[in-house]
Amino acid sequence: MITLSEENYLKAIYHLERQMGGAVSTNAIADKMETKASSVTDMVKKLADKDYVIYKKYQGVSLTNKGNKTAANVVRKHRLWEVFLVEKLNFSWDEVHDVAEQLEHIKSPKLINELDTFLEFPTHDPHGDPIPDKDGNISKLDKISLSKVPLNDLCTCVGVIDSSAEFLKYLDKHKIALGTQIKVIEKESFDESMTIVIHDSELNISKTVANNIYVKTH
Amino acid sequence: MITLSEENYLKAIYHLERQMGGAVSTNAIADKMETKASSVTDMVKKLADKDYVIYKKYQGVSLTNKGNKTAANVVRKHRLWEVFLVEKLNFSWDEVHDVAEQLEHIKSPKLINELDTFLEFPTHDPHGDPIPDKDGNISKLDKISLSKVPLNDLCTCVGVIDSSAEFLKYLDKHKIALGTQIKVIEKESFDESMTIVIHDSELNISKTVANNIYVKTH
DNA sequence: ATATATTTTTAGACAAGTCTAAATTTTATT
DNA sequence: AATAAAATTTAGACTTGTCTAAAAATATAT
Ligand SMILES: [Mn+2]
Ligand SMILES: [Mn+2]
Ligand SMILES: [Mn+2]
Ligand SMILES: [Mn+2]
Repeated sequence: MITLSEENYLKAIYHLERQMGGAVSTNAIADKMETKASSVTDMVKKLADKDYVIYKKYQGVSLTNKGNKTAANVVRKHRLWEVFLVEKLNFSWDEVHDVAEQLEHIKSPKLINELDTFLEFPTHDPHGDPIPDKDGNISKLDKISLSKVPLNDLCTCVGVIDSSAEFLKYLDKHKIALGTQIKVIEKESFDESMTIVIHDSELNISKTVANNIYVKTH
Repeated sequence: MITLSEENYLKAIYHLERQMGGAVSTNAIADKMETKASSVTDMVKKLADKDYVIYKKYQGVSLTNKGNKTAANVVRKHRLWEVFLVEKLNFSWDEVHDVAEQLEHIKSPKLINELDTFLEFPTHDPHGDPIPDKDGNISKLDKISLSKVPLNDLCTCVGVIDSSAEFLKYLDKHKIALGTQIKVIEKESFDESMTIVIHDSELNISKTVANNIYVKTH
């Protein structure tokens, strides 16, 4: 039986593998998990013993098939619960993370199947992230960062990269949500800030904000 | 912060206090938790340090106000989740226990409040057990065991004592559910089995079965 | 009241998960 | 290629929760 801690490590490795590519370093895991490198080494050995990861001393780790499937299932649960919280329990998208972090560890295949059905098989979570299917496959939407969109092309917000409560509340304040239409009308070259049009009004956003918004162009 | 294990011990003590009355013995807790008496002693000391219980060596434990409220809240969460699973996710009453056992430990006041609202403030769980309110108060229904009902009095099934999957499936098989009307028409004195009428047909049930059904008389 | 049985506690051990500090290996720099 | 810096691992310790075996306290029976 897999422990809660092992699941959290697998999930971190899963996200890092996807983000970077290639083997994941001990320090990268330690950073993401907010723990110490020595703790990571210990855990990574256990995960290797249980065939969740391939680990070679000093060379980082990568998920096995088994590890990838297990991690994807935790992510699936996390995102399905987020949808539940927002759609059914009146949570806003900046309130769901900590609760989903707990709920993702509940063990019951029937529960997650029924939840999926109850929610009518959602494909994305409230932050625009895709929900892995039962086999761990995820749909890859061709989304790009708002900072890379050409001037005057109309695009639609389809996700966020930073999903911290602070950032999400900033977006709420400026009425930027999933599905919101955005057009970039000006870019400042000295600080890479930009002026965008949303809901027929202009807004100036920083490079950081633009970097953390995913859009789809039409 | 209270741990998962501490919550489980508090819940066990809560149920035992209610069942017996007076201080709860180390062995009684060990039995209910399926653990060893020495483990109970260790944990009970921790709970006393944290003011959840009063503990005097060799004299058993009793919950403090704080302990009672904390335990009742775990029970509240357990039962609300059970309602959710049955009402919204197509679980049957014999499938909910293990999942609720996990879900009861999720920490989020907003979650449980919203769940309560979503379920339209249920007062009883799928086994007929009352759901404590936010302050830990529970409604006391005047229910009695079916084995104590006089002959030929019509009564209604309002709960079960044993809520094991085996017993619940037995009840399902014989179409006994919460709300089912029952009339006892005969009692065998030698083994205390009885003949009851449900849905216009006769059924013979053992003393054990009768003992584990709660009914309300009219 | 004394002996016996039962219950409860203590002592010492172990696994999981984490940490600090030191040692080792790898990588980068001169 | 030698040295310095950074990353990683090891060694040893600590906490939580559990266990077994032995000791102590309480309850029961003669
Ligand atoms: Mn988690
Ligand atoms: Mn999300
Ligand atoms: Mn539990
Ligand atoms: Mn129940």
